[in-house]
Amino acid sequence: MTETELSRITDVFKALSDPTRLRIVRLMAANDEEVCVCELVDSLEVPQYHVSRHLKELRNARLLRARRDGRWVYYSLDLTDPVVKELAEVVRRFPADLFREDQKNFEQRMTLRVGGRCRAGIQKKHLAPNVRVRK
Amino acid sequence: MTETELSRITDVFKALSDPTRLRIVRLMAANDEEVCVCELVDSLEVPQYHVSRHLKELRNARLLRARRDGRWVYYSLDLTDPVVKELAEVVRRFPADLFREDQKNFEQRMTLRVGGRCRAGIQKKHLAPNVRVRK
DNA sequence: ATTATATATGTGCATATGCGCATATGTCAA
DNA sequence: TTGACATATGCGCATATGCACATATATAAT
Repeated sequence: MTETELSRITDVFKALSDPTRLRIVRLMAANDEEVCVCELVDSLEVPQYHVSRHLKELRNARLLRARRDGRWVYYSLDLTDPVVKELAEVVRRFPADLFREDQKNFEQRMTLRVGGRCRAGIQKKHLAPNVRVRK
Repeated sequence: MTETELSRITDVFKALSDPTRLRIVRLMAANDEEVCVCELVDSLEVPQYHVSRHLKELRNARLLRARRDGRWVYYSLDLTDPVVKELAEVVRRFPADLFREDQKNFEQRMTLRVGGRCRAGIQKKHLAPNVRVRK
């Protein structure tokens, strides 16, 4: 029994065992699109630091890949991984009404893209970090 | 507190996020058979109390059903649940060599059944509870 | 350079989790 | 009713996890 490979799989399940992370993965699986952090914040309506933390866990479990483009970081499912691909399919088939609000917010938010790129930043300001404290 | 459907799903993922629990579910999914506790102890080679604990969690997350037959308790996947059924399929398709040792032990152990029923108890005595302390 | 903006993370605290030991509970057989 | 045996669980301890606040880092615009 190859303990390392086994724990790789349990790590993926663990990554999906949190509602915020499941919602992130669902959004990406259902829309087949890379998504940046501020778009996730406005879609899920959770604080920016919360989204970033969970994205890090999803990246550590190798469900997501990150790509920086200027100030923005786009995340996408790593569908080259067979375990991820399999589970993304499962997640995609979950009842849509469980995620209706996320999906609605996401579609609205994506209308702000310009030439396919995010240009907006967090629109729901109460979810953004506090304004910087001057040194 | 009534659980939302979303947290129901994350609970199932969480149940599968532990190696022992994943091995239990894999064994049942791959062999399409109900299995009793002592058979799991000898197949997975982990202490009896450890198996019982994880079985309880799997039952709480409603992946498994339990059926008592005399001194023995048989556990089986609840395939009437669509989420469980879906994920059991996924687990079943994981590479067999990750679970080769479990499977080998299980097949050997199942030869001890009599008329399709477990009659044996834990064979690997170091995994059984200590002998009873006299009152 | 300085500021604005997008994203990431250190820290502290409360709580949850995992694990092993010992033992309890349930059932059968003598 | 007692003993044997299959299974379940209370408990204590060490460690992990989750969360929110504040702030750090990275990049672009002025």
